[in-house]
Amino acid sequence: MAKRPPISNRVKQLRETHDGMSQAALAKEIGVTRQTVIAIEQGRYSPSLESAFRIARVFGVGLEDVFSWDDPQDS
Amino acid sequence: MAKRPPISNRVKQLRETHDGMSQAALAKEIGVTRQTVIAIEQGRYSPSLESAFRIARVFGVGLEDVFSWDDPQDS
DNA sequence: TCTCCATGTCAAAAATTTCTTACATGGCTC
DNA sequence: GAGCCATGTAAGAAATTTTTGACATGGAGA
Repeated sequence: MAKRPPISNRVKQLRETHDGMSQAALAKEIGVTRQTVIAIEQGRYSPSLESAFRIARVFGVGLEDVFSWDDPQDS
Repeated sequence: MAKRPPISNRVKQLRETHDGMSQAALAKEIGVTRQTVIAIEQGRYSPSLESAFRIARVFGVGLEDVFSWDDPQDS
Protein backbone atom coordinates (compact mmCIF):
# COMPACT_ATOMS: atom_id res chain seq x y z
CA MET A 1 0.00 0.00 0.00
CA ALA A 2 0.89 3.61 -0.14
CA LYS A 3 3.21 5.10 2.43
CA ARG A 4 2.35 8.44 3.88
CA PRO A 5 4.21 11.00 1.87
CA PRO A 6 6.43 13.63 3.53
CA ILE A 7 4.08 16.32 2.34
CA SER A 8 1.56 18.19 4.43
CA ASN A 9 -1.24 20.39 3.23
CA ARG A 10 -3.59 23.06 4.39
CA VAL A 11 -6.56 22.19 2.25
CA LYS A 12 -8.90 21.89 5.19
CA GLN A 13 -7.93 25.26 6.62
CA LEU A 14 -8.20 26.89 3.23
CA ARG A 15 -11.68 25.51 2.79
CA GLU A 16 -12.69 26.96 6.10
CA THR A 17 -11.29 30.40 5.37
CA HIS A 18 -12.93 30.20 2.01
CA ASP A 19 -16.42 30.71 3.29
CA GLY A 20 -16.60 27.24 4.77
CA MET A 21 -16.51 25.58 1.41
CA SER A 22 -17.51 21.94 1.72
CA GLN A 23 -15.42 19.01 0.60
CA ALA A 24 -18.05 18.22 -1.98
CA ALA A 25 -17.94 21.74 -3.39
CA LEU A 26 -14.16 21.72 -3.59
CA ALA A 27 -14.18 18.31 -5.22
CA LYS A 28 -16.56 19.55 -7.85
CA GLU A 29 -14.52 22.67 -8.55
CA ILE A 30 -11.30 20.81 -9.09
CA GLY A 31 -12.91 17.95 -10.93
CA VAL A 32 -12.29 15.05 -8.61
CA THR A 33 -14.51 13.10 -6.27
CA ARG A 34 -15.20 13.81 -2.64
CA GLN A 35 -13.29 10.67 -1.70
CA THR A 36 -10.21 12.14 -3.26
CA VAL A 37 -10.51 15.36 -1.29
CA ILE A 38 -10.95 13.41 1.91
CA ALA A 39 -7.91 11.26 1.21
CA ILE A 40 -5.77 14.27 0.40
CA GLU A 41 -6.84 16.17 3.51
CA GLN A 42 -6.11 13.14 5.61
CA GLY A 43 -2.72 12.74 3.98
CA ARG A 44 -3.44 9.22 2.87
CA TYR A 45 -1.64 9.97 -0.34
CA SER A 46 -0.43 13.02 -2.17
CA PRO A 47 -2.41 14.16 -5.17
CA SER A 48 -1.22 14.41 -8.71
CA LEU A 49 0.55 17.62 -9.61
CA GLU A 50 -2.47 18.47 -11.68
CA SER A 51 -4.93 18.19 -8.81
CA ALA A 52 -2.55 20.12 -6.60
CA PHE A 53 -2.41 22.99 -9.07
CA ARG A 54 -6.17 23.05 -9.41
CA ILE A 55 -6.64 23.20 -5.67
CA ALA A 56 -4.22 26.10 -5.36
CA ARG A 57 -6.04 27.89 -8.12
CA VAL A 58 -9.40 27.53 -6.47
CA PHE A 59 -8.06 29.24 -3.41
CA GLY A 60 -6.08 31.78 -5.38
CA VAL A 61 -2.76 30.93 -3.79
CA GLY A 62 0.50 29.34 -4.82
CA LEU A 63 1.05 25.63 -4.86
CA GLU A 64 3.53 25.82 -2.03
CA ASP A 65 1.06 27.79 0.06
CA VAL A 66 -1.13 24.70 0.06
CA PHE A 67 1.34 21.85 0.02
CA SER A 68 4.66 21.80 1.78
CA TRP A 69 7.53 19.42 1.89
CA ASP A 70 8.47 18.50 5.39
CA ASP A 71 10.98 15.78 5.35
CA PRO A 72 12.83 15.83 8.67
CA GLN A 73 16.14 14.47 7.51
CA ASP A 74 17.60 14.78 4.12
CA SER A 75 21.09 15.79 3.33
CA MET B 1 -4.59 6.43 -21.74
CA ALA B 2 -3.18 9.49 -20.17
CA LYS B 3 -4.00 12.87 -21.59
CA ARG B 4 -1.26 15.38 -21.76
CA PRO B 5 -1.62 17.51 -18.70
CA PRO B 6 -1.82 21.31 -18.90
CA ILE B 7 1.46 21.54 -17.05
CA SER B 8 4.82 22.40 -18.53
CA ASN B 9 8.19 22.02 -16.93
CA ARG B 10 11.75 23.19 -17.21
CA VAL B 11 13.47 20.07 -16.01
CA LYS B 12 15.58 19.75 -19.12
CA GLN B 13 16.78 23.35 -18.98
CA LEU B 14 17.50 23.06 -15.28
CA ARG B 15 19.59 19.98 -15.87
CA GLU B 16 21.60 21.82 -18.46
CA THR B 17 22.24 24.83 -16.28
CA HIS B 18 23.09 22.46 -13.51
CA ASP B 19 26.40 21.44 -14.89
CA GLY B 20 24.86 19.37 -17.64
CA MET B 21 23.48 16.87 -15.23
CA SER B 22 22.36 13.76 -17.07
CA GLN B 23 18.89 12.28 -16.92
CA ALA B 24 20.35 9.26 -15.20
CA ALA B 25 22.01 11.37 -12.53
CA LEU B 26 18.85 13.33 -11.86
CA ALA B 27 16.81 10.16 -11.71
CA LYS B 28 19.16 8.74 -9.14
CA GLU B 29 19.06 11.87 -7.00
CA ILE B 30 15.31 12.02 -6.83
CA GLY B 31 14.89 8.31 -6.48
CA VAL B 32 13.08 7.41 -9.67
CA THR B 33 14.15 5.68 -12.84
CA ARG B 34 15.53 7.27 -15.96
CA GLN B 35 12.36 6.35 -17.79
CA THR B 36 10.39 8.47 -15.40
CA VAL B 37 12.61 11.49 -15.97
CA ILE B 38 12.28 11.07 -19.72
CA ALA B 39 8.49 10.83 -19.51
CA ILE B 40 8.27 13.91 -17.32
CA GLU B 41 10.56 15.97 -19.55
CA GLN B 42 8.53 14.95 -22.56
CA GLY B 43 5.32 15.85 -20.80
CA ARG B 44 3.86 12.41 -21.25
CA TYR B 45 2.40 12.68 -17.79
CA SER B 46 2.86 14.87 -14.79
CA PRO B 47 4.78 13.45 -11.86
CA SER B 48 3.50 12.87 -8.39
CA LEU B 49 3.67 15.87 -6.08
CA GLU B 50 6.39 14.05 -4.25
CA SER B 51 8.62 13.63 -7.28
CA ALA B 52 7.94 17.22 -8.23
CA PHE B 53 9.10 18.46 -4.85
CA ARG B 54 12.23 16.35 -4.99
CA ILE B 55 13.13 17.67 -8.41
CA ALA B 56 12.74 21.27 -7.26
CA ARG B 57 14.89 20.51 -4.27
CA VAL B 58 17.70 19.07 -6.33
CA PHE B 59 17.88 22.27 -8.30
CA GLY B 60 17.39 24.45 -5.26
CA VAL B 61 14.36 26.24 -6.61
CA GLY B 62 10.66 26.42 -5.86
CA LEU B 63 8.18 23.96 -7.21
CA GLU B 64 6.57 26.55 -9.41
CA ASP B 65 9.94 27.49 -10.86
CA VAL B 66 10.07 24.02 -12.33
CA PHE B 67 6.46 23.22 -13.11
CA SER B 68 3.90 25.69 -14.30
CA TRP B 69 0.25 25.51 -14.97
CA ASP B 70 -0.58 26.75 -18.40
CA ASP B 71 -4.20 26.29 -19.01
CA PRO B 72 -5.56 28.75 -21.55
CA GLN B 73 -8.48 29.83 -19.41
CA ASP B 74 -10.80 28.31 -16.97
CA SER B 75 -14.48 28.54 -17.59
C1' DT C 1 -38.66 13.01 15.42
C1' DC C 2 -37.51 13.47 10.70
C1' DT C 3 -34.80 15.36 7.15
C1' DC C 4 -30.80 17.42 5.20
C1' DC C 5 -26.01 18.13 4.93
C1' DA C 6 -21.17 17.44 5.95
C1' DT C 7 -17.91 14.29 7.10
C1' DG C 8 -16.14 9.75 7.42
C1' DT C 9 -15.32 4.55 6.50
C1' DC C 10 -14.93 0.61 3.59
C1' DA C 11 -14.08 -2.19 -0.48
C1' DA C 12 -13.31 -3.12 -5.20
C1' DA C 13 -12.67 -1.44 -9.89
C1' DA C 14 -10.56 1.81 -13.09
C1' DA C 15 -7.06 4.95 -14.42
C1' DT C 16 -2.59 6.80 -14.17
C1' DT C 17 2.20 6.77 -12.78
C1' DT C 18 6.40 4.24 -12.10
C1' DC C 19 9.43 0.27 -12.76
C1' DT C 20 11.83 -3.27 -15.26
C1' DT C 21 13.95 -4.92 -19.19
C1' DA C 22 15.49 -4.72 -23.68
C1' DC C 23 16.96 -2.59 -27.74
C1' DA C 24 18.24 1.59 -31.07
C1' DT C 25 20.68 5.81 -32.31
C1' DG C 26 24.12 9.56 -32.36
C1' DG C 27 28.25 11.63 -30.55
C1' DC C 28 32.70 11.20 -28.79
C1' DT C 29 37.17 9.17 -28.02
C1' DC C 30 40.64 5.87 -28.47
C1' DG D 1 36.03 0.03 -35.98
C1' DA D 2 35.11 -0.71 -30.97
C1' DG D 3 33.72 1.02 -26.59
C1' DC D 4 31.22 4.43 -23.89
C1' DC D 5 27.65 7.53 -22.70
C1' DA D 6 23.43 10.10 -23.23
C1' DT D 7 19.10 10.01 -25.01
C1' DG D 8 15.09 7.74 -26.87
C1' DT D 9 11.42 3.96 -27.82
C1' DA D 10 8.64 0.16 -26.53
C1' DA D 11 5.90 -3.25 -23.83
C1' DG D 12 4.25 -5.36 -19.81
C1' DA D 13 4.26 -5.63 -14.80
C1' DA D 14 3.82 -3.29 -10.45
C1' DA D 15 2.47 0.45 -7.56
C1' DT D 16 -0.20 4.39 -6.55
C1' DT D 17 -4.03 7.53 -7.27
C1' DT D 18 -8.83 8.16 -8.37
C1' DT D 19 -13.48 6.57 -9.01
C1' DT D 20 -17.71 4.29 -7.89
C1' DG D 21 -21.15 2.94 -4.75
C1' DA D 22 -22.76 1.89 -0.39
C1' DC D 23 -23.40 2.78 4.32
C1' DA D 24 -22.64 5.28 9.18
C1' DT D 25 -22.47 9.25 12.29
C1' DG D 26 -23.31 13.88 14.22
C1' DG D 27 -25.15 18.57 13.94
C1' DA D 28 -28.60 21.90 12.59
C1' DG D 29 -33.16 23.02 11.70
C1' DA D 30 -38.18 22.36 10.68
